[in-house]
Amino acid sequence: MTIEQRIIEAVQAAVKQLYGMEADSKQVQLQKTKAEFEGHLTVVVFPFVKAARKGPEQVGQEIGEKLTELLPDVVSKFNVVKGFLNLVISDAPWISLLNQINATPQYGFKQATAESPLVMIEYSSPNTNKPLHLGHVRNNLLGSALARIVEAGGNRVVKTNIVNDRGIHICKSMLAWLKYGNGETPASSGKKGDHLIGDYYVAFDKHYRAECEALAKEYVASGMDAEAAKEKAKQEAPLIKEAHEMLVKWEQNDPEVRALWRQMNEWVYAGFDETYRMMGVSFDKIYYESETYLEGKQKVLEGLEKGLFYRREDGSVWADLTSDGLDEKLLLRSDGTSVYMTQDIGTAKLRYEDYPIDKMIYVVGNEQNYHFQVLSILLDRLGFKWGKDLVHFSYGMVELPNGKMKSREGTVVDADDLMAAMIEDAYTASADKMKTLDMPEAEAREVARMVGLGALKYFILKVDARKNMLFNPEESIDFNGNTGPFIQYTYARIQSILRKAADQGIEIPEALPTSISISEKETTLIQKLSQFPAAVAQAGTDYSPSGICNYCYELTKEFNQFYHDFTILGETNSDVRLFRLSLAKAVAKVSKLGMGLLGIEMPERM
RNA sequence: GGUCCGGUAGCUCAGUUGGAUUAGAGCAACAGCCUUCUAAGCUGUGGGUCAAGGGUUCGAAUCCCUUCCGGAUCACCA
Repeated sequence: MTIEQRIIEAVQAAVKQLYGMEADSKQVQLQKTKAEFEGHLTVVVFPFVKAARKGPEQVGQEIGEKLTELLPDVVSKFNVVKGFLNLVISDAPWISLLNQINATPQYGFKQATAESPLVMIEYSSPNTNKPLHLGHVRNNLLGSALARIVEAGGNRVVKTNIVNDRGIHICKSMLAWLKYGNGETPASSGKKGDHLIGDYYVAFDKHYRAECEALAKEYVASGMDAEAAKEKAKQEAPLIKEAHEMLVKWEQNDPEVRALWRQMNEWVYAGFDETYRMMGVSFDKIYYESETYLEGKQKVLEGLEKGLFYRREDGSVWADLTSDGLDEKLLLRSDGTSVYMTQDIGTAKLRYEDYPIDKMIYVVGNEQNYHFQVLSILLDRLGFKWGKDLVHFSYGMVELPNGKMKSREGTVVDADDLMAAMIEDAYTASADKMKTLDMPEAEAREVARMVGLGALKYFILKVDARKNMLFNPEESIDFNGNTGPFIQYTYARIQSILRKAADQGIEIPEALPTSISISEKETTLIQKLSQFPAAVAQAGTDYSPSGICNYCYELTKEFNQFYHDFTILGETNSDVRLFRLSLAKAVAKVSKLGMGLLGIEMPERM
């Protein structure tokens, strides 16, 4: 039982004895004491004032006295300021807490059992016509961090990816490749497959736009209104018509089109795999829309039979959501083909057949909030038990200083380029340092990789996911202040101390004796460490990787202040030295666990 | 227009289920600290009407209402 729990129970007992009040654990508000006041933990007494029919000061005094009586080994002193009862905790409980932290391998994590809820997390979900960009990076990092956090909360987790491998956009790339490609392959060009295909997607758009302009001019010359001419040109351009024809052929299983499609997708997947590996992202199960897009239709027709949906005169199928305060939503086109929503229903069906899911989390951008609101209602109506409370983990866009990223305008930040640039920056920034550490080149490269990616990951994850965030590529990401490298660096310094201690033959015992007397700053640090499980649990229920970032930063900052004021190896009292080593070890351990949840690796030296 | 989400320091962002006379970090600016376990660090200074107004109460950046600003969405696109 933690110190907090013991105090909460004691407060409950105290108010019962003193005022006959049955306080539930939520009424006992226990918080960290502000720095200006003496004490570690503070009980807010206002909730008990009414039952006591006394002033807050007196109530605080009475509860405080009772607590020293009930928990003599924990509460050594107390003081009351206004309605706040500040408790001073004695040293021994802190030390045994530290022992416990060091003795627990995955401190703060809950272990899943066969009965734990099965949570499926969908993220990444790329299109196969272009390489991943910064927006995808945010998606992937959030999704994989979330998966680890939810897992640490004691759930079973399945990470899944739905690849959008069909549709008009892929046909555009294919067509451009046929027309302008001269048989170029990743091997012959030396380009990554996804970049190669992306280039042809851009080429298509370039030629298509040229056609549109020329056509529009013709229409205008023949007396058409400028706007109307533009619209008509967009549809009549030969290239787009060809692309549509290709899509039809694809759907008809035309062997040539399918072969080309498979070939190009393979190239793209090889490229994606490389990007995923660099990002440290992986999946347990990948679904392809080409395999799932027909599935939803059946489910929709089933719903139609049950009277959940209705058919219009033209043959299209709709869901009426007006009773839920929403609009009517198209589910099947008049020609019987699926729309996006239908596909998501189909994917849901397949997933449910593959796994007994208890909860589904979709990591998808906030531009699709409405879509998921609708999907949730539809899945619920169709009888999926997790439909109603599916989670759309909705995240904001990444904006650039001059506005949004637009692939057409060439204002995208490419994921591969970005990661490479971060690693390169980290390398140049640390070159001098590595020399003084006598680090071999291979290790320096490895450290630069961890630090560069750590900076990027932390930078993206520390922002509240649902907010839009600004990314300035020119200023790039710095390595000072509230950053990943700051936390990595502190970790590396602690490792260095631990190595030196080992060199000096100092052995840190498994458990320290609880008789050591420790200082205020040290208890603060232990207190911070003890909040890690709560931070993990909170991040799990709030779906908030940024909460972990904040925790890791605060812990690291507090350690740095401690590190500045106290010597560890230089301490002459050997008991105190062991205690501080043990404390540093725990800080390193917890920050590594926390950063691990974010997918950030910790170098042993840097 | 309907719905949803944001608005906190010059900039990027924190701020736990409402809590403490003084709302926090980092960056940028300025001033210090490497003879001391790694200076990617530490200390200090300046910088705020928490968009605006009203309400709820012992107590509001936090909850409720109104207004203003920004974004997303409301397709037989995905």
